[in-house]
Amino acid sequence: MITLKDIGDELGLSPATVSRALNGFPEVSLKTRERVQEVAERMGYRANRSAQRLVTGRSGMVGMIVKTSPDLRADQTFMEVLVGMSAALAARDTDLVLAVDQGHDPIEAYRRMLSRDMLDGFILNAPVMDDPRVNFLKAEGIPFVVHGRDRLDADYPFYTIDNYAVAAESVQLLAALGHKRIAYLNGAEPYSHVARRRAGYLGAMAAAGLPVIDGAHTNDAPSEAAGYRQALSLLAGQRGTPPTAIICSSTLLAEGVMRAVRDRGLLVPGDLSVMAHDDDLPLSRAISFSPALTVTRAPLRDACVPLANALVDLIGGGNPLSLQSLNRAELIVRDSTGPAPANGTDPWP
Amino acid sequence: MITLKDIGDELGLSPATVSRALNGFPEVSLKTRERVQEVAERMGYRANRSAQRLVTGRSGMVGMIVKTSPDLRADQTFMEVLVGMSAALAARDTDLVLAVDQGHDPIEAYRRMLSRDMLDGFILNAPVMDDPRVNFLKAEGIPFVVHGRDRLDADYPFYTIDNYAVAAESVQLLAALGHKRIAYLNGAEPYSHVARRRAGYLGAMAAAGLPVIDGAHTNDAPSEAAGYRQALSLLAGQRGTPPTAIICSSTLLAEGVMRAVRDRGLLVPGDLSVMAHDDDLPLSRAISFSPALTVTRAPLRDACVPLANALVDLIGGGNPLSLQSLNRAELIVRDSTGPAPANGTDPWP
DNA sequence: AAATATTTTCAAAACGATTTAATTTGACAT
DNA sequence: ATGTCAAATTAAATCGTTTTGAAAATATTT
Repeated sequence: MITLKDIGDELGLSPATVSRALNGFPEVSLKTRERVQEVAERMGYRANRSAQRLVTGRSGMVGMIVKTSPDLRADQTFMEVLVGMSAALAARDTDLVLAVDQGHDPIEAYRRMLSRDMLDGFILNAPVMDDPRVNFLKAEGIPFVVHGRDRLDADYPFYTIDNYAVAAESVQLLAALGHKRIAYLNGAEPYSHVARRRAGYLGAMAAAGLPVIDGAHTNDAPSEAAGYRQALSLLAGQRGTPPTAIICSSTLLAEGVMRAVRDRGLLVPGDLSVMAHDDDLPLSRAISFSPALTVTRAPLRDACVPLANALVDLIGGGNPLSLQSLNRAELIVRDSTGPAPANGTDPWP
Repeated sequence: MITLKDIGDELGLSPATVSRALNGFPEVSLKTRERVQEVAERMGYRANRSAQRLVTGRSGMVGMIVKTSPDLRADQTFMEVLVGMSAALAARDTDLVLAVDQGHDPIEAYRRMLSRDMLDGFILNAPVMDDPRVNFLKAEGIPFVVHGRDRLDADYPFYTIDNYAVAAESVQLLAALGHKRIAYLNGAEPYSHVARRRAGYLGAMAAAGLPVIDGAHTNDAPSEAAGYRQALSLLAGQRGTPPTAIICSSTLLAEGVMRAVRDRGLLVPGDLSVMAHDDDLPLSRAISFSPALTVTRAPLRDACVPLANALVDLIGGGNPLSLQSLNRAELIVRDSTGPAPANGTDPWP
């Protein structure tokens, strides 16, 4: 292992100067800096992280906690974010340590992880409204960033898409096509993005002068089976006149909807328009639906680099408010949406 | 932060003695040890990992690298192992650092991770035959354990199930029920467990005196779609007389097989026996198939604790050969297997 | 050329744990 | 009492980096 002293000996310099030269301190002369950098490069110097951490009091590690619920969603979306974050953090010389929350108390895992390791910060994902983890970490003064947003007036760094707009724009597109009975298959209740989409759906329906009946908005863990079940029930008229358009909160739900449509011998978009929000996960590709799925698209992995940078900057003393990022999903019109059928021009009673 | 010195001051002892007392060295008196432990507990002492690491030269971290292939399998099985390993390693005071391999060269990610961090070891998963990562880490003298086994005469610590037996026992069960035409839907080619299962299938078929035709053994990434496609082709007789039994390398494939069976209006197990190997992942539950699926079962997560312990022990100087674990999957006969139908008593020509 | 700023460099302390070598304490035999 | 041996404890060095306060080298002003 090459140390600062080794480099210093080679050049007749003290470790202190070498350290400053490599860390870009201003008080070292350009000539010396270049010599030091050249030798460090040549000798293959790598700073000993443990020594750095000991003296700076930072661990260079941030934590992320998996909630091992039976909820399928975690597996797919969490993995995507986890992998992306890991790569993005590595680029900022930060390690991602993974822990598992197998309990009921969401705070417990954070407590344990903080006392066991010395972590510089956390990445939170899938926040619920007024998330207790946010409250805890704020109270403790631990840096954290959130993938999503647990309250509208968040004062912490986050990366999220405008979920109100995600739902509202979908409704607007369909309304412009003449649809009056539009159903919304949403995600599971507790998550904050689900509530935002619900608000967006209801808001846009109201703005378009369209009533909404009970059962036109549903909450389920995103699975093919749930999409199938809900669509079948809707299309069978079990909740009033069937809708002429169904918006899905995820492409997984849309897969189920498509199967229900086939089972009932209907045509998309002739009899029913279908659209979805697309996280662009590798498993379920909107473009390979037949017909290709109209979506609001916002790849989950887009969040990783901004979030990683925000967290490292925050730990370095950055201003939380300047590290917030609210993004719009892209509306991609494909072949699963079309004009409302003749029988679809009446709104729900 | 509470340090050794704080505890020493409280008791009128030197940090050295406190360190020894807490680390269970024999030369400290019982009375002192108890006093120290009591005070450490009371003050909530936690050793500073950075300081420990600096002086011991160990980082207390091990690495695991995700290969981000378009292969779906990674997402599901990797996540399961990752989460389990993380918990099991935490119990041994070791952190799991995640990295991503987005390149073509499997070694590159390990090189980068080694030079960037100081890692004490690695966990390898999903080995291919004569895996280059194994060769690399062996040559470098870096401790590692493998989930799986890339060669039969492995001299490193591993945890694997007997994949030859997994396939062979399935064949034996079906052969005992009178089946003569048994197909095997295997996983994707490069993985070593796939090769072992292939050998087990062919070996057991030969031992039972049953011929195997081209197309009765297939290789696919485990997905519902692949199972459907292969089963449909087999049952349509496109590869000779249809089999009376199909063994699947995963429950995902079995889901596809079941769909193909339904589409063709066949009955399980009346017309066709179906069985699978069950990793016991949360997504696809063999028991909720209808009929409930006969399987060889070996929960993936069972590997985590043994692997974590093996790696920590290996790093601590343990003998690799004594840290190997070869396990048998459990054969669980449910309702998807039955006697061969009348037309199934003839083997393939 | 002397006095004063300004750069640039260095020696030493710090971080908190482990470990080596040395010292104290206590028990026991002489 | 004295000496011997073992047991228990400690002082000090160590790991490799950062950082403080001081010193040396160089540049600028008088």
